[in-house]
Amino acid sequence: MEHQKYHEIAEAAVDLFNKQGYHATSMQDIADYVGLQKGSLYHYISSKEELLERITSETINGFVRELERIVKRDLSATERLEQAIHMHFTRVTNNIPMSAILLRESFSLSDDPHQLIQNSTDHYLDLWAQIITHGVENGEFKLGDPRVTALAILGACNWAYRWYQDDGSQKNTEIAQYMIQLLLSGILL
Amino acid sequence: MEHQKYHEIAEAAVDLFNKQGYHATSMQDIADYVGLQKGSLYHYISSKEELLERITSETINGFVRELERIVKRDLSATERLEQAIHMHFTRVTNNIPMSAILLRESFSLSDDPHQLIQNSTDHYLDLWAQIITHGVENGEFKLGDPRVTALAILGACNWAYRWYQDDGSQKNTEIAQYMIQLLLSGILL
Amino acid sequence: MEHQKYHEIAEAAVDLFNKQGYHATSMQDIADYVGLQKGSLYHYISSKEELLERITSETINGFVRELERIVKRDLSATERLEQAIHMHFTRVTNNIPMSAILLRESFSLSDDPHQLIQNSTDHYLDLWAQIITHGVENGEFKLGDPRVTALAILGACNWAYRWYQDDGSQKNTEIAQYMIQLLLSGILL
Amino acid sequence: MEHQKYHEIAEAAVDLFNKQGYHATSMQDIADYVGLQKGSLYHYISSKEELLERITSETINGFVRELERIVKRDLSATERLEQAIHMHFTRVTNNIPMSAILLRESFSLSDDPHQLIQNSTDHYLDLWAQIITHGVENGEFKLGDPRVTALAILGACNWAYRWYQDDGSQKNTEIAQYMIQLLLSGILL
DNA sequence: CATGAATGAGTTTTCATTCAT
DNA sequence: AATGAATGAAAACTCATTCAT
Repeated sequence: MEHQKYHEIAEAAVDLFNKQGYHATSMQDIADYVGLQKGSLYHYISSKEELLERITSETINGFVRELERIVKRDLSATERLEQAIHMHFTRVTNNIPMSAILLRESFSLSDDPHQLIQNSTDHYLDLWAQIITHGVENGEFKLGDPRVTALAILGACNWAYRWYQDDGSQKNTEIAQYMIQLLLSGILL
Repeated sequence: MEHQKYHEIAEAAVDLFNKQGYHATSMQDIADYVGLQKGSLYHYISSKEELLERITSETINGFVRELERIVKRDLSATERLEQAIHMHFTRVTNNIPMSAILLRESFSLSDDPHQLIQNSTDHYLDLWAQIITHGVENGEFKLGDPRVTALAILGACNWAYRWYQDDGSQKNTEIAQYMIQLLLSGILL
Repeated sequence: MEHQKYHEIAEAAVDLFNKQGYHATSMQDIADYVGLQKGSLYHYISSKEELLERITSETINGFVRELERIVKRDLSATERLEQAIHMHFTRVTNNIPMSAILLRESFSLSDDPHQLIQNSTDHYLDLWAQIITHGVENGEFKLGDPRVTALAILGACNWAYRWYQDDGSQKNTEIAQYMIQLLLSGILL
Repeated sequence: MEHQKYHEIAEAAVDLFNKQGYHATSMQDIADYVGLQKGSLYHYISSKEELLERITSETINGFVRELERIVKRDLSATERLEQAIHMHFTRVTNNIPMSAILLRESFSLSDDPHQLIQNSTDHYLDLWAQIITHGVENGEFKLGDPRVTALAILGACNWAYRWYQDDGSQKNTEIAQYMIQLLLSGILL
């Protein structure tokens, strides 16, 4: 589990699932990547799906953890939302492969693990909606459906997994600032 | 091509690719759906991939066509952007299955057809960026990277394929108005 | 199902499962036997286990059917038991491969199909026990546990799948007569 | 061989081969059972098949040894046959797992070890047939094919591995007595 | 047009066994 | 003695596609 080789395999899976997609990646591909026979992979994992499960749950849990940290801080709703947008955007763009897998492949999971991811995702959205709801109640934010607002922000940020490239021309933290300005304007009273 | 049966097959593919994903949908599934034998499908299509090609290209071309129509109108940049957002959001939400396939499955295409979709997508993004660039030049919009701005808007709207449900509680045209307000505020001078 | 090729496959399976055992027989073996690719077998069957299910249930059902026919006849208990022994012994020895599979391999079935076979087997044993019980009540047979008596008779006959060879030296009908004499003596009053 | 651990492994194999069958039992299952790693098993045994060889040969040899002891005693044929039936039935029912493996799995052995078991089994059957032949020559038993007679008795007793349960309701020694009465009646003059 | 038989390459997974440590 | 990593062959099954009828 915490085995060195497990991490190599998981990294291979992240790279390949990101580039080719979960279904288009074979265990043979992963084995070749790490230099093992495909049968040997099963010393470290119990199934291909387990790899997807771990990658997606680790990724969504990372987002949840960070947002919970932000929510706990003593901040205005505006500051919270700024930090949340910054965190979400940089987290997506700092780890595009894992984000891509979460966003694109988690629906390939079978029912039970899919539900777990769904639950975390729902919880994550709730946290966003709470921040916005507080801001509305505070008089910091305009009235509006908090869930839709949160989804608009998340969509704007998530999409970056498809276009952001860290080629030095634009740092993701700078773009994150731009996103904050762009998205907060429509919300602030 | 224009054969009635072809359309039935394409509709089946849209429904199934949307629900199960491209790779998880077998030709047998499609055949069952339309009440033919697997082999008979090949009278109407030449391959499974061709179905995905057609669905995705038709979908992206629809977006391009509509946006070109908007661009041709004699409008202010602000009006254009409003119409573009409205069109894009309602188009995604009016046809979630096809949008989902375009957004989630087009990378399963092999190189050549994938490039065609990519070209249309690039062109679509260019049109958005042009609208924004004009607005900046006009003095209607704030300064900012037009491409990033367009991508933020598109991301916010695209994401709706994952959450919008036409259950009568909220019309997509109303949400589109909300999106316009939300997203334009950060852009308008 | 009633397809000609299905029967060829089932016959191959009977021969191979009998000779090599269920687990030691691969789908490749069956495919070679009938001259198909292994993938092609799945046009006719849905799984290897289905073959075992069909073979075993068909076999046990044959025994049950014949015994029910005997039970329905207007006979003394002694005559019934004679006919039952004759039927069972000749049926085993007339179709040793299927009997061997029923007797040796049915425990390789997974839970649900195994239970179906078990139910039929239990029913078959009940019918035997009923015959014997009637004989005891009639005063035709000695007192004794009818179930154990039935199991002793069945064991004596079943075992023939391991030793009987139809090499012309001894007809199975003659041995059946001998079995009747041997086994009835201990039962008759 | 005589190592304590070897016996643990052999006992595990007996239990697992009995419950799941030889082919359905993996070396991993056995290793888990005894609390070793798979690889460590090979310090005590040289192959999975060797385990089956030992279990089956030990089992058949036990039957042979006991029957030879009976044959050596100075007894009438009738007494000998009574003791043989008693011994065989109680031996099967006292050790159902090993009997089950002998009766059900020995044909999974490859040619050479299978032949060894077969030879012992043939010898065992010969001993039975000799007892019966002597009884016929003595005038104790009716005329009849001694081999078939022996096989009928053995079948009746062997089958008990499938149905006998030591739940206290019926002692196997009592059932053995019943078997003697049942099976001898047809033989005695 | 439609069928359905057949292919053959591919999939994930299992497993007895070996061997360096 | 024991481990556990690694193998490599084999397993059951899937599937897009072809084609004779």
